[in-house]
Amino acid sequence: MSDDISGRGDPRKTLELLWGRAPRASRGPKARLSVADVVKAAIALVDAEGLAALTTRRVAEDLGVSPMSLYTYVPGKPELIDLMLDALMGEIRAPSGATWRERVADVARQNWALVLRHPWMIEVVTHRPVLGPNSIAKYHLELSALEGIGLDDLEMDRALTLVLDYVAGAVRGAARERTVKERTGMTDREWWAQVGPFLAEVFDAERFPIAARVGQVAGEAYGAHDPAGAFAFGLERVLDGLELLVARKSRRPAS
Amino acid sequence: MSDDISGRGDPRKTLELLWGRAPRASRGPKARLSVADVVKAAIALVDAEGLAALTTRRVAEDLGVSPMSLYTYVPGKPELIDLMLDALMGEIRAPSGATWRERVADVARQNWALVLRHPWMIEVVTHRPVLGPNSIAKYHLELSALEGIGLDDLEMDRALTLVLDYVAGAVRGAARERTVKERTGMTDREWWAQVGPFLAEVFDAERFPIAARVGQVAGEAYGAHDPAGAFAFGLERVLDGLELLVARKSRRPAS
DNA sequence: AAAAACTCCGTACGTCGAACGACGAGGAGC
DNA sequence: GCTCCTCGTCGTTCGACGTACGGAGTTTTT
Repeated sequence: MSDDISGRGDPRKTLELLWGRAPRASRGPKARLSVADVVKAAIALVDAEGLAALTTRRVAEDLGVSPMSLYTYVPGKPELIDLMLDALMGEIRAPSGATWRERVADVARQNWALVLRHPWMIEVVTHRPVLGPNSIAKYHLELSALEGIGLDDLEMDRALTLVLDYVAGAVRGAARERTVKERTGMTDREWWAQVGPFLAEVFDAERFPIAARVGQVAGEAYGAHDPAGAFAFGLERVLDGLELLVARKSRRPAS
Repeated sequence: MSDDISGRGDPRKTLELLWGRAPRASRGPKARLSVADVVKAAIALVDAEGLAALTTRRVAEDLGVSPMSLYTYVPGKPELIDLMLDALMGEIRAPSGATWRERVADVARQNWALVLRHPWMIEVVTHRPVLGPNSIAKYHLELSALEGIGLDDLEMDRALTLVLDYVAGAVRGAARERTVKERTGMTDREWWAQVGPFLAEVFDAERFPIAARVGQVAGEAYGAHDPAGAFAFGLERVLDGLELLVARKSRRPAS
């Protein structure tokens, strides 16, 4: 439990796997599978049934081999998760848009959509950055959205970090909603129906007037939660903040 | 594995525990412990040794009782985690500052510090909001930072969500760094020393010129990573973005 | 004094990641 | 073309986990 952890294995070994530089087998029987096969099966499994379903036994079963055979291809579960993550990074495309603002918004929305396609991605506790080929390509593509608009290299990195951090935070709610609905079969509405009466009984509106007022309005406006709306709102603010920085830089290029 | 999940038990039962409304025992032997004792021990354990160390057996051992005794106080691990989270929410204080901007910055920094004090908080996959007394008090306090500055209730909620989402995303890196250092004993520098040479060998700077340039500059500027600096940068941009919204609202109060 | 309700806990089950070592297939050296 | 060594494959096993079950002991109610 609590060990869906990436970046745990021998860093060197993980990197070799990520870049396909593992020393090849010369002798011995032909391998029935490839590392890519294992990664692909694992991603399919987790997309369909969630991170909790990712077990050595289950992946092996899906591939038609015995559990221990997997250890031939991948040193362990942590390394497998790293490989899965890097594989998914390959889904990010070059940001499109005429202005940098549109391109950065595209970066944000692509990352948002990526996580929604694979909600388990945010559940993984990454201990170290996954330095695989796809991750690096992604970094490159995303930085290109900020190239040539007057920011220096450090600012570009930090601006991108800001956007990605915000997306990561915001998408949690949306991914959670999706996962919960699929996994527990209880919709937000049903949950509130269970919880609401008790909360009303116990909640002291006079102690927390602002929470009571705002919570009520927010709850009524969008049935309990509207992660997509919140993201659209937040992204505009983040972009506004960046725009101010860019404007300031172009006014006084020296500072 | 992958089951550090909050909000999993019977919602009703969890809420009763959170609000201390469980039907009290009248007959039978006196309880040796209280729910609060269990929660406290669990938090101490996890703060010291990480979320992976949170096992029924271990908490029971720390408390000097048998594993199964814990089930007298808490229905199961998911409920325990919810209780732990709500307890920590009590560490948030009323935001201080003369202007709303200072107050919101304080909210952000308090949340940042809270997670750094308990890095495992972000590893927990929350499936539903924890509607405990401390969480609601926290919501109230944080909203108060945005009260009376011209935002309507929906905007207040979304502005707060933006700030908290950003903090949640940004603090990941910092919490990760701390956890990794304590747990694996390998510093970022040592890790890069292991990884760097291989990466240099495999990385194609001509395919990814921007990543190469910016990554190099960013890496040199702060040894590999500077989450605190990135957070300070990002928070200013977020606040700038909010300030623009507030200014727009006060100029045209109707819109 | 008896009954009821509660705390506590020994035992047990199923599941997980992973270690170990036996097996057998097939390329390398002759 | 034969032999040997290398390396995939997998059956078995271990220890740890969450927690279900049911009994023993303790306190309050009747």
